[in-house]
Amino acid sequence: MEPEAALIDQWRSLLACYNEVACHLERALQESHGLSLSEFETLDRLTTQNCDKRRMQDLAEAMYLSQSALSRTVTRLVNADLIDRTHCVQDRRGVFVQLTDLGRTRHTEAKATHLAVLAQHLTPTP
Amino acid sequence: MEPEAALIDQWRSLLACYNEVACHLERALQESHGLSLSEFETLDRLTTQNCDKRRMQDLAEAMYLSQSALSRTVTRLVNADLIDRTHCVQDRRGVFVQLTDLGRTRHTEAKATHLAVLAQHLTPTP
DNA sequence: CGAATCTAGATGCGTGTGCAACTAATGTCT
DNA sequence: AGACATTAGTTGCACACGCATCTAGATTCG
Repeated sequence: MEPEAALIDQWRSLLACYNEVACHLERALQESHGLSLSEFETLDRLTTQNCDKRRMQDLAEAMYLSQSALSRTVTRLVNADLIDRTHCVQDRRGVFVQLTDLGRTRHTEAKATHLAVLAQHLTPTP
Repeated sequence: MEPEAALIDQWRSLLACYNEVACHLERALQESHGLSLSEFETLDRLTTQNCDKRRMQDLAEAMYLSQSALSRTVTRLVNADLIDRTHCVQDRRGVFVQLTDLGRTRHTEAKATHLAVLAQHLTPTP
């Protein structure tokens, strides 16, 4: 019976911690940069993946989003001129996604907010 | 520059861990008991709070849901006959929420699934 | 080669969410 | 008591999400 209680405690604190941080992140990013958390995370993934693989698949894998949600997130980012979406030549089903200059700038700005919120609301690990 | 990287690492793993567990929980609870995670969490809160305080406020406080989301979650649970919603007599704005017998049964069943998923997908703390 | 199968991504649909506005009841202050 | 402010909870609205489905392009195999 002991380990069950420990599990639940762990889950509860995970839940509390995640929601605290995610909620503040969402609001701060939206208010200061007009970005949702998913949109920011997408941009963020693109800054660290510089190779030219099929992006959508890779992104979906690296993120917590369903394929359809990612597809729509990308559409929003394209409409906001933050990323480009180009078809892959070898496999024309594939889609490349790439930051625009505007996207890179926006990401850099938002990154500061992101870090500030993390510093303020993420309790440091012992 | 060091602590920033640590913060981001911490956030990334929190994100990954939360989504892994939440996603599996959501699916398992829905499939086996017809409950969303929010609904289960609401029931769960009610089993541990046996006093007769104004429930909605207390629940909202104890949970990660907005007031409106909680209100609708409660409505769903009432419609499913899992909880009762009664007006408080002293303060007729207040609302009491209480498990029905069916609700208590359903919660007990679902709790087993909940624990199983946690045991399987929550990496134990060292 | 041509048909069946599979894969990458987009889209229709239903649903849960947060925000803001609303209703109803309580509290306050003169 | 009457006007104003505050509080508890609900509801209108827009939107992001997941699931299932669909389309288009690749692959496999007779």
